Amino acid sequence: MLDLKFIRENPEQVKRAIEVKHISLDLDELLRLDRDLIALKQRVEAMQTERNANAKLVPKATPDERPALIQKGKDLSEELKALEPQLRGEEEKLKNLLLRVPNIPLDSVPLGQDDTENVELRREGTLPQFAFKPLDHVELLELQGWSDPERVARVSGSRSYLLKGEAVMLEMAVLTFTLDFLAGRGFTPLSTTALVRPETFTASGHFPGGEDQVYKMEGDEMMLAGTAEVPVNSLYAGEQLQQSQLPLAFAAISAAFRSEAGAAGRDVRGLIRVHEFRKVEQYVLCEADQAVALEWFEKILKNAEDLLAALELPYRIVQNCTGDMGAGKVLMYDIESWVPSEEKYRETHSCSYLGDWQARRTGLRYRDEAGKLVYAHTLNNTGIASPRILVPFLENHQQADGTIRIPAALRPYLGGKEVIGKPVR
RNA sequence: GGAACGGUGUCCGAGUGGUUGAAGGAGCACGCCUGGAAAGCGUGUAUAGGUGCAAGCUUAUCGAGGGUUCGAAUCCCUCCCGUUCCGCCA
Repeated sequence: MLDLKFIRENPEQVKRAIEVKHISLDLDELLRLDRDLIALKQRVEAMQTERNANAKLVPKATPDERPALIQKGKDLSEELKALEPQLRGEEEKLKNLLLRVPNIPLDSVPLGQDDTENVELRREGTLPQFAFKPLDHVELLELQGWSDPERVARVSGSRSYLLKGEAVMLEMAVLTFTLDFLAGRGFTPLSTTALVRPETFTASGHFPGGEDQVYKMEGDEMMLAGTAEVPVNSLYAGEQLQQSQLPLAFAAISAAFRSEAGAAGRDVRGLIRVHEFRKVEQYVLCEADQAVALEWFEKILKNAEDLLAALELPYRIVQNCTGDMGAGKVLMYDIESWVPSEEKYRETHSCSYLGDWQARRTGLRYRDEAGKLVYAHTLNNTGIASPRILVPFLENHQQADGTIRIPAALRPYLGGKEVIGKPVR
């Protein structure tokens, strides 16, 4: 959500954001509604002033004066009752429009329609050279007896997965390693539920718009979040923090659920796109200073890069163009890891800076040094998401005999093993 | 699932119809005091909106919505949320 005052004062800037982000929203309608609402409010308030003043006179009035005052109060009350529902209705309408107003991207963000126009910033790591024909992750899992696709499908349908044997330990290792790593960089580890109240999605900015991505509970209001960003963002909702309490930086592990509506037929095979997965998410709440926030952006980006480097996975950094960045975002980079079987990079991380857009929806405020209440800035980036990360991991580290080499950084989390799997080729 | 209790300001907590935006305390800020600090003393300290150059004026807000009333934090109804106890249970 943007500050309504800002929207009034900078309509052109907002319109441009709406345009480049391809959001269907009539800002003029919003502005018109806003103007009408102010006029209506002024009318109502004038009447309220009169009513209040009148009511104050009653106890002081003489018995003779009283009936007239009470009658006047009745009339005013009557009139107000007619207007108040209208006022409330208009306010509701404005609020709904306001929730759809996107944040303004930085000037440096490339313009574009969709993800095909994202811009590669750089590539890191060395692509693996195989002296044999590498297998894809699905084949590797099967070869090692680490998966059981037919049976899981029977139990949990498509886009589900199951890990078995050493692959389970690998998944746990990757998650634990990430938590450990981020904790070492000052992030507070957090284990959260994915089951959340619906309003947390509005707070995070996923609603309105993302409703069809979210699983809802039958007979219950609760919903399943697709990322710990949702619960963590709402953790301090409505509170008034002290600036000295900031920044708050979390490494939150949770299950993540996504319906993947609209992704029909895409990545149905393997571990890339599943309905339920586990993720460690970096989430930062910092002071409302863009320079400070952008430093955090670099930090959480670097964290993810260093993690990938430790896992010895080649990756590239892609800057999301305006059409692919989401309404709330000011700046967004994806990290894509190399997937040998597809001979391309696939998104494994997504790093976002949202200014105060998310905090304003959530009510994340703090008192600054001058004693003023201001909305904080928020950022988030993936730490690691599994099983998706296992795709590049297994494929990049496979050896000729079908075993998987474990990078040194991960070995302590796997009982020191340098290799997992049996030689089966 | 059953039952009871409760939701007030940054926090704790008073407040059952009229000048209560809300006692008191804590916290915080500033000042005095001090070699420095603590304690102590004093003063100040809600948010959002409208209007105004400003001082200010004004409206809303005591979980939410509705009702009663000239007037509601206070009375009534509905809903939401929380806590506790019992039951069930990984």
